[in-house]
This record gives sequence, C-alpha cells and structure tokens, in this order.
Amino acid sequence: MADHAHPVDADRVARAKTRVPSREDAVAMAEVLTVLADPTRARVLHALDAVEELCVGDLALALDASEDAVGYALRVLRGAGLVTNRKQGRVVFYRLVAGFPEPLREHCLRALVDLTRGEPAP
Amino acid sequence: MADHAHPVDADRVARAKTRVPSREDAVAMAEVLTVLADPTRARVLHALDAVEELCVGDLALALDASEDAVGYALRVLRGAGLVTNRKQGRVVFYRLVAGFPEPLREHCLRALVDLTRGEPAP
DNA sequence: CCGATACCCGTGCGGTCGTCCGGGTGTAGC
DNA sequence: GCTACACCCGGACGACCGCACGGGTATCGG
Repeated sequence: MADHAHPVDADRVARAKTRVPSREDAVAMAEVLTVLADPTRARVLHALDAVEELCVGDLALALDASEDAVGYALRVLRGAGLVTNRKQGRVVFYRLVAGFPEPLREHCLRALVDLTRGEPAP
Repeated sequence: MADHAHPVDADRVARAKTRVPSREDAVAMAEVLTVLADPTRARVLHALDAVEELCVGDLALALDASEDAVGYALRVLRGAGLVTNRKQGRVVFYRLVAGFPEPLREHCLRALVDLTRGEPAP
C-alpha cells in the first residue's frame, strides 16, 4: 500500500500500529457517528432527550421540518436502535431507547453543542 | 411544513422547541461529526493522538492505507482545523492541533471505541 | 546541476445519502 | 361501511463524499 519502502520513524509507526483501532472497529465507529452527523437526526434526538416522548407530527412541528424528513430520520434512528416507537391509536409516539448510550447523550449531544458554539476553530 | 394543523401535545412541542438547537447549530454540529465519521480520518486522529507526530508516509504505513487516502484524510482534517503540519526538509509531519477540543479527544475518540466494542445495539 | 524522493493539488468516477413524491395501511369518527 | 387522518413504504432525483489517477513543486543526494 504505502509507496516508500523506508519508514522515517519506525518506532513511532510501531507504537501507532498497536494503538490505532482496527479498520472494522473504525467502520463501526463511523457508522455510529454517521447516524448523529445529520442535522435532522441530531435535532430529533435533542427533542426526544428534552421531552422524552413525541409523535411524528409534533416532532415535525417542533423542528419546523417536513413530516417526511422527520419520518426518514426516525426510520434511520430506529434502524440504529436509538429510538423506540409506541403506537397509540393512529398516533405513533417515539422516544429514546431505554438503554440509550449515556456517552452519546452526555457528550455527543450536550458537549458538542457548547463546542460548536464556543470555538470557531482556527 | 408540518401537515397536520393540530398538535397532539402542544405543551411538549413548545418545550421541545426551546431546547432543540437551531438548524444552523445542528448543521455546524453535523459538520464536525461528519469529519470524525470516517474510518480513515478517525484512525488518523487515533494515531496522532497516540504518537503525536507522524509524516504522511509513516501514517500510511501505520494504518496500512494508501498514501493518497491518508493524504486526502489529512487534507480534510486540516481544512477542519484539527491537525497542523510542520515541514522539515521534504518530509511533512502532522500532529493534532494545539487546542484540539478535549471533548472530542476524550469521548468521541476513546469512549466511542469502547461503546462500539461493548454494545451490538439490539 | 540532475534525478529521485515525499508530498500536494485538481480532476473524474462510483457509491451513498437526504429529500420529495405517489400510493398504501390501519385507525377513529359519522 | 365510508371518509378523513396519521403514518409508513417504495422508488426516483439531486447532491455530496471518498478514493484513485495524473501532473506539479520543493527538497535532498551525488
């Protein structure tokens, strides 16, 4: 793969090799992050984190987004196992899954908001 | 946008509206996450987090990836302001930017690895 | 000074993602 | 039963992304 035959710093390369996650793990990680890396999905998660249960229509109202966009976002989130739906009559209520990964809620939702607000990144 | 005229639970909608990040903030957040949501870029960041300085060729060796792929990843990371390059002779060394967001390093890198390992997500 | 090295950059292609549109399913009210 | 409603689903379109390729630049060894 790599073109040059002589590593510049073999020691560091070896050390890095042992600490870098495998490609499969990296792919799995990327899949999780990809789910969060979408404005609609992220806002859906924030809304559900705030009020813990909402139906599709109300969710669209709260986000000021089309019902289709919200529906698709919920489908993806459900596929990733992050939300559950409860059907009451003809209305479907969504909420964060019971064992919603705390690190995600804590950091990737809350902390990341402050991050994007506070640091323009030079 | 929303099709139905009558919110099912107006109170919750109102509460959610105040807590959901604005669309611009959500987009900014998504952009940051999108940078991390790629196997190659994530592994590059991990490698640099481990040994703090590597040239492009050695990085390709450590990740067992093509030099082009690594070069592109570094280009994107540099564009996002997450890595810096130091040119010494004809070799270019990369490292995490000085004020690398600690939340990212702490959680989105380290914690997320454990998360993807430990939970298959039902 | 000349060739090789290490890397950058612009371009193009295949694949994937997000959204919109039409039609369908099941429920509630008359 | 029949209409209206809330939502789901499939396909289709447009946009974007990641990577490979070719050509270019600066540097070192001889």
